[in-house]
Amino acid sequence: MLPKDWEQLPYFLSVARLGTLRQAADEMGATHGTVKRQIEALEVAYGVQLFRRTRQGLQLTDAGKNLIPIAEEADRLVGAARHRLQGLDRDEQGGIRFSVTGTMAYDIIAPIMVRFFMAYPEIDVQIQVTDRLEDINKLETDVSLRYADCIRENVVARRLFNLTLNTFANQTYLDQHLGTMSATGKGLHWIGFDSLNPKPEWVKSTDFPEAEVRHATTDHIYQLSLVRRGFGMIRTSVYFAHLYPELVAVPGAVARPDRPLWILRHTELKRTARVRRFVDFLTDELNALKPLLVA
Amino acid sequence: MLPKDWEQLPYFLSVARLGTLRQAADEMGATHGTVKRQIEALEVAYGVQLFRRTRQGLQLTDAGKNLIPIAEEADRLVGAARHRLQGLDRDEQGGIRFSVTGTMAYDIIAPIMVRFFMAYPEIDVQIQVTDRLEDINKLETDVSLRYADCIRENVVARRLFNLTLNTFANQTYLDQHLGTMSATGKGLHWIGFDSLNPKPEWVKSTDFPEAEVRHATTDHIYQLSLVRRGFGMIRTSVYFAHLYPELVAVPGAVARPDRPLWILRHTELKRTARVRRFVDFLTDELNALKPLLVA
DNA sequence: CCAAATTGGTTCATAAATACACCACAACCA
DNA sequence: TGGTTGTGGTGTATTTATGAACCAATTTGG
Repeated sequence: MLPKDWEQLPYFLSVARLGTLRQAADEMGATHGTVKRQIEALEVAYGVQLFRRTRQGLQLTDAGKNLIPIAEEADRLVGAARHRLQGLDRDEQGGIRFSVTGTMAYDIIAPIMVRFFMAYPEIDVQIQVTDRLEDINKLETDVSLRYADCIRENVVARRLFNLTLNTFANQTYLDQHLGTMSATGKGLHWIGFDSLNPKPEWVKSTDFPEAEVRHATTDHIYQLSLVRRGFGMIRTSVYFAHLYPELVAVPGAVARPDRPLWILRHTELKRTARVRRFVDFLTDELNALKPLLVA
Repeated sequence: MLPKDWEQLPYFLSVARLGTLRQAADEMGATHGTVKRQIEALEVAYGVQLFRRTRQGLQLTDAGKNLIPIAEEADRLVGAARHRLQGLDRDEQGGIRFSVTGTMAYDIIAPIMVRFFMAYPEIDVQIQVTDRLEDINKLETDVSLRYADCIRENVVARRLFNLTLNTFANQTYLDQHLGTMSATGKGLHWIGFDSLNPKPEWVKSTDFPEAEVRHATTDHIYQLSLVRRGFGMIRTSVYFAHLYPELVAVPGAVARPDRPLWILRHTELKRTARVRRFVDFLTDELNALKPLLVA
């Protein structure tokens, strides 16, 4: 049986914000007795005291303060759901909201956007750079650029082409390590995505399954920063090797096509004219870059 | 009176995942009748049909599919709250989770981390690059580096120094626009943070209040990408001018100290030894960079 | 200095949501 | 083909949560 703290969180938020049971009860459309019981239930469920009771009201404890940011974010999300499903943000006018991953934003998309804005200065494109929460952002954006095997959501997907990946490191790193490495990569270092302990699974399916995994971050640009400074190697788009001359393909690694690139937009999108213009422009520009991305 | 869809969302998620009322009821520790009523209440509240009823179970409608990602994220948050307050992640062993903004991650932190990992290869530091959701991430991280006026949360804050900002553009842009600009910036272009319509308020408090605002993104590195390509000007740390020689201070702009830099960590942190070592290292390295950051 | 208006805490009749036992129907399988 | 097991739907007894009134205590304001 799943916990039932969902129902109690808005009561918690209301009390935390307003400071007294009665004001919170007023806001929630309930009585102060009900609010009191909800707060007590939450404290019992968590096994922590969330408020100090005083004659002046309820004051957050340290544990309660910890809960605030999470509850507020959840509140924001529930509000977004409400908003979305009631179709209130449908006719929101203004610019195009365009979501793109950090991997592509800075070196691939930025110059394209410069040209787009020169060509169409009247179209206001708002860029959202984000790797995580793709699904959510898809709801808050009009167009997004993604890099994935398949698209299953409620969107119109335009498939471009498969990116080609290879394994790169900088020359200094290779000079230091190529002599002592084994064919399976022993003596080399991957830059990791997730925690290092235990050794991640993905390493086994690479060209160097026995290389050590160093460092961990989910941010691809950050990983590149490390590699360019000679801290290890990474599997990334051949485009970055073209962009950063210090990146050299690791001998023994093979360049292979990876997942395809997609331009996504909502089915229910109204502002078709300007959005279509933008999507077409983006498609053309990316196709022009294709030789560098699949090389 | 606030809406009460909180309580119903976990029922929705359960039905969406499992496909039938009875399985969902089993998971939720309720009967299928109860689940049915919760789903109906949610549909009435939103005024949208979320599921198609069939003999084989309940199938998501398009509207229902729209709700899924938001509900799942909210679910993740509520779970995180539970986890956090019950102290289950307290003794989670392993590495240090370090959160840093994109602005500083790539060019400031990355080289520091290279040196740190050379010095302490046994300490597993996991980097989280994120600008938004600072509060939440503070709960999911052990140490974070932030750039803010004041710190009000439940953390130990170590204040470093104030960053110095100035207004920069690339030389090509300045050559093209300096001749025709006015003293108040008419004829120049800021890179925007938020939507362009109506004209943002922050422009008025800059050195060029009458400059036009072009483009919009909340991502600072992306803004820099645009400026380095001659697309406008931006107010940023003098460090970036040192890093990217193509950035030139705009004549008429003044370099001023801005908000301070903070290293934050939780009060309840246990692994004091390694965390302290990391924080000290970080402090030393950033202080060494101080001449370039406050110049 | 005392009355009015706060506060959180408590109790209990009442209202609301729940579990349970059903039903009709479809799919599956021996 | 006929039982078995699954589905969603429906009414009703029972449990549960709610709201209203009241309490003690503190603060507020004339």
